[in-house]
Amino acid sequence: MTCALEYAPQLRARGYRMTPQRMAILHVLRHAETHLSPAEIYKKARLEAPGLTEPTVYRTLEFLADIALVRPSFSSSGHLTYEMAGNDHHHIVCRDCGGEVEVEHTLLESLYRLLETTSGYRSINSHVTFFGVCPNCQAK
Amino acid sequence: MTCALEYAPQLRARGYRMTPQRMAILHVLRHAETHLSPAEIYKKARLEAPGLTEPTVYRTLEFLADIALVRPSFSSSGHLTYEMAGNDHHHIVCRDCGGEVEVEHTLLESLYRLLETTSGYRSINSHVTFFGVCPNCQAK
DNA sequence: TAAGTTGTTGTAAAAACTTGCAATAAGGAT
DNA sequence: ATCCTTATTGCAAGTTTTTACAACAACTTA
Repeated sequence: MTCALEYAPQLRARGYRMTPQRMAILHVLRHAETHLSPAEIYKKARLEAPGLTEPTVYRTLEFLADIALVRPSFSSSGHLTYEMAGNDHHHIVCRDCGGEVEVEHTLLESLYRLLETTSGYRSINSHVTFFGVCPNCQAK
Repeated sequence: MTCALEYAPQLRARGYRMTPQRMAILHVLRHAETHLSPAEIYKKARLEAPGLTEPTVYRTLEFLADIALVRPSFSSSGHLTYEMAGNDHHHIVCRDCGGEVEVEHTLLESLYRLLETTSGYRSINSHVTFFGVCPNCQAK
């Protein structure tokens, strides 16, 4: 749980505060294999920070996403899930079975630059979830 | 409203049915300038199909998306919105003001082929919403 | 044109998510 | 150490989205 302490300076430098609730949520995400739904995060983080409430989880996740410490991504059902930022990658989710693979960000890099050029928008760096049919389900 | 009747054969051919509720929802989407939230669709479609309920709107939209008649996309707040399929394009949404522009699908075409090659997934053709900062908000 | 099959809908209730606001507590200043 | 400011939380209530299931009605067949 102390591992989350290393984020405290980052928060303070930007005028925010480190709290037990944020520690717990960061800790859960740090040790998650994959992205988690708010409900899953709530369930786990509550063990580390008793008294934690659901609204706080939702607000904290949105906050952490705003300051780019965590990254939101969409599940195949359209719901938001979260994972730690860094190790930038994207997902391809199977429309049939829901299985997913990661896509290296480098594959999208040139597209992002192209989009910036053609649209005038800057800092395009969002996580993207693509949908397709995986090799297994193609066989059926 | 009769314009929605042209979808009836498509539905029947696949074992589904055309209903007043589906007519109303398709009609609303056909005449929408942009993508709409389930709540907006409910509000408008209810005028054409009295008795229409919210669960039906949600189910119908999911159904229409499944059979690729309409296309889901994510608003900047992470909520699902819907629009008629066809005229394939993607969106870039401004993280600050929420303003958005369309991106032609042709810009993504080669990326999609590349993803299919590297991942083994097929039929990757999902709508994608990118997030960035628009020219206006860059000025601030 | 009537009857049967089964895809669809409405109802009711639950689950997921959001909002406003007063109370709390993190971290800078004294 | 203690006080102050204000970011952050919990509470309570609201809104949105989902689910289960019985009733219904669209289409097929005869």
